[in-house]
Amino acid sequence: MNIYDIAKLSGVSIATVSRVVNGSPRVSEKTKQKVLAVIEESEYTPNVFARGLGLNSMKTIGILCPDISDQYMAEAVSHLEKRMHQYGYDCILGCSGSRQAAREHHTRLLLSKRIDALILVGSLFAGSGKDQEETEYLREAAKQVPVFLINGYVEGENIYCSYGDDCQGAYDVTKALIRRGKKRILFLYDSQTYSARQKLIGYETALADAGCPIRGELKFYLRPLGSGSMEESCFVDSVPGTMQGKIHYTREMLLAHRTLEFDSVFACNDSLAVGALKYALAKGLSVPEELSVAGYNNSMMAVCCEPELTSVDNQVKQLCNDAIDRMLEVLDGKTDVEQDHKVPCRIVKRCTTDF
Amino acid sequence: MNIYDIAKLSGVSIATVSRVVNGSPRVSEKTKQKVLAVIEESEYTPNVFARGLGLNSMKTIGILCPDISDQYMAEAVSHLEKRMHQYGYDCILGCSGSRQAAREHHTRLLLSKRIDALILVGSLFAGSGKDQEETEYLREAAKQVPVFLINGYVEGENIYCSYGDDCQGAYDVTKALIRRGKKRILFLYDSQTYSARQKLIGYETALADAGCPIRGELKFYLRPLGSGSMEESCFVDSVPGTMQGKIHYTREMLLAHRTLEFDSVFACNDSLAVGALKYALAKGLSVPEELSVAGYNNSMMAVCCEPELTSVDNQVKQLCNDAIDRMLEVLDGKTDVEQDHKVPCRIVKRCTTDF
DNA sequence: GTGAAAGCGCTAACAC
DNA sequence: GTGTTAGCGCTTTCAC
Repeated sequence: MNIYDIAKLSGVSIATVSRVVNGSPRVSEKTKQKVLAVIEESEYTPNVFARGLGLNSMKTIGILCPDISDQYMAEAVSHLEKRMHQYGYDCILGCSGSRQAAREHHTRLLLSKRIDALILVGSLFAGSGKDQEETEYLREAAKQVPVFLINGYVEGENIYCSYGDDCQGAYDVTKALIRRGKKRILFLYDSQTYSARQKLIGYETALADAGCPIRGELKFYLRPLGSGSMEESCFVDSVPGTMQGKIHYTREMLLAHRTLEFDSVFACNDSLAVGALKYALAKGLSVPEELSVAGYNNSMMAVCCEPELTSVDNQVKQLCNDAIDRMLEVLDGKTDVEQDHKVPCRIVKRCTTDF
Repeated sequence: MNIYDIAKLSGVSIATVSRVVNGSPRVSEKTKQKVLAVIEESEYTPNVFARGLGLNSMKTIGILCPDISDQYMAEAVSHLEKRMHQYGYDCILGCSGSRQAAREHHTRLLLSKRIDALILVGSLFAGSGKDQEETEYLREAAKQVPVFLINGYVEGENIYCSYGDDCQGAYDVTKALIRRGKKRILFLYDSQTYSARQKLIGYETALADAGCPIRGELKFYLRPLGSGSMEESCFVDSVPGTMQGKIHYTREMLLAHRTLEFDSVFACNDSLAVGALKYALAKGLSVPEELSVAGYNNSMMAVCCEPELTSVDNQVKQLCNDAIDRMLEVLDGKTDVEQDHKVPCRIVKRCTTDF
């Protein structure tokens, strides 16, 4: 069943059928009804490939993330898909893992599918910050379609960024811990993404502002599980139980560093924070009295654990909305769309801290 | 840059370029190299729409799930995407929510994108079991493309199912609880999916086999949060903190039923189980002595909570692999591909039970 | 081994 | 308001 069949059956030309299908006003009500009836009864569906060929667009956007099984990204993608669907767009999903080469490869592949825009979820896409070169592929991609970053910042034409103010979030938490008399705040992280760097800056600034020393040994980097190379900077290759493993791994690593002293933990994500909680349990430390813990992302984990976890919510949903709003403008041909968009974080206080 | 440009630049016809691009053997090594060089240097990418139009396929598969922000489905989708990508397929993701109408709508839309196959993740797609009518749209869809169900069972031509043996999983857990002297095992569920029904059957069978009475009041249905209608049979519309809310909601509902007596809980998913754990904490019940708890899905939540949760792992990854293996066969034109595939579950014992 | 040409099914510019 | 027709960029027969 193609447009010719419908035209024949309705006794009109293909142009008229096309007009009806696309809701053009230049069709008489009568012919419209007739054509619609034929379409209905013959269950005709326009061929999207042919349409795509003509319009050079299939109304699809590409969504790329390192790992959809990560709670944070899943939530973002969930939200993005739902809203894009409302606007009649379909989403091609790519999970690129954490390696630079794979990111570039996936990006190229998505572009070759002639997507109308590209959304990148996760701070990882903004590079490790060591090298401008790392994000060159994004500027390259942006020459073809508008690129939107969720929770990351990259400068470039046709690149639009939405990110939480993780620096401020980390600052506020650290400040609060200091105010409650904490002297040795452990900064716990497992990746060197844009977001992690912002958190570190916030942490260090808060210490400096309070006149506290910044101690190198309190910046505790947990090499991701199962990662041989530096490239592998996240827990993304879903080895069975990886996420589960991460929690216990964190506990074990903290236990292993017997000489390391700290009275509180600021963790860059909730699984690290839960790991710290498990550590406290193993050591018999009371939380929050002997060990205060704060996490990041305000995920489900924050309420699963016991005591429940204070966590910074970086408002993914709003980041997604901001990105989409601007995307619609860009796709609509608007110029002067704001490229850079920062959203304040929100600290969700629970029982693992006493501030 | 299109195939004509490349042809001109290489001094050959478009047919030859096409052959080179598609790796046809009927090209001399010399011309091949020449064309390849031109393609490389001009950064030519074949237009997928035109190709799709000719071949009536763009090598994409549709993946539909009720909610990608659900850990279980996210893991499935993650795995599906990774493997399909290896085989050169792209994935269009749809999140349909839990309403029947939305499921049908999303399915139709995906089909209209001329996907090569459709994968449905989640037991919800197998219907509530009340009505054959509910799954009619799947049989309809299967007339166009092969349909694959992950964790659900629907009969029909061109429909292929992979599902865990949730009946056996529930049976085993219940049996183990009985063996440890538990007399009143609460069956906690929040949806009436295929999977939930299987679990209920397993639960009841185990009781019957042990000569224990099946008590209606111990089958505890938790109406999903924010759901007005029966249609809304899952926690899928991501209201802020829905998943988080589910845990506390479970605790509150259990606390509210003051007269209900039970010494153990078998929960149909981990968040319900964690809710039961929170209930035990609120009541001052020791786990597992005074209250044994077992969950389902062996998610990250199972190790976040304290004590850590015994949970049934229904092996999503294997379900996905089985589905993909068969999909590749079907797409390859093979006939007599096994339609029905059941995978045994695995009980992961942790601290919330003493068996 | 290579080229010419006929589709694939649609959109849109142009004529009436 | 409706029809005619020229692309869109590719694959694939069919000649040579």
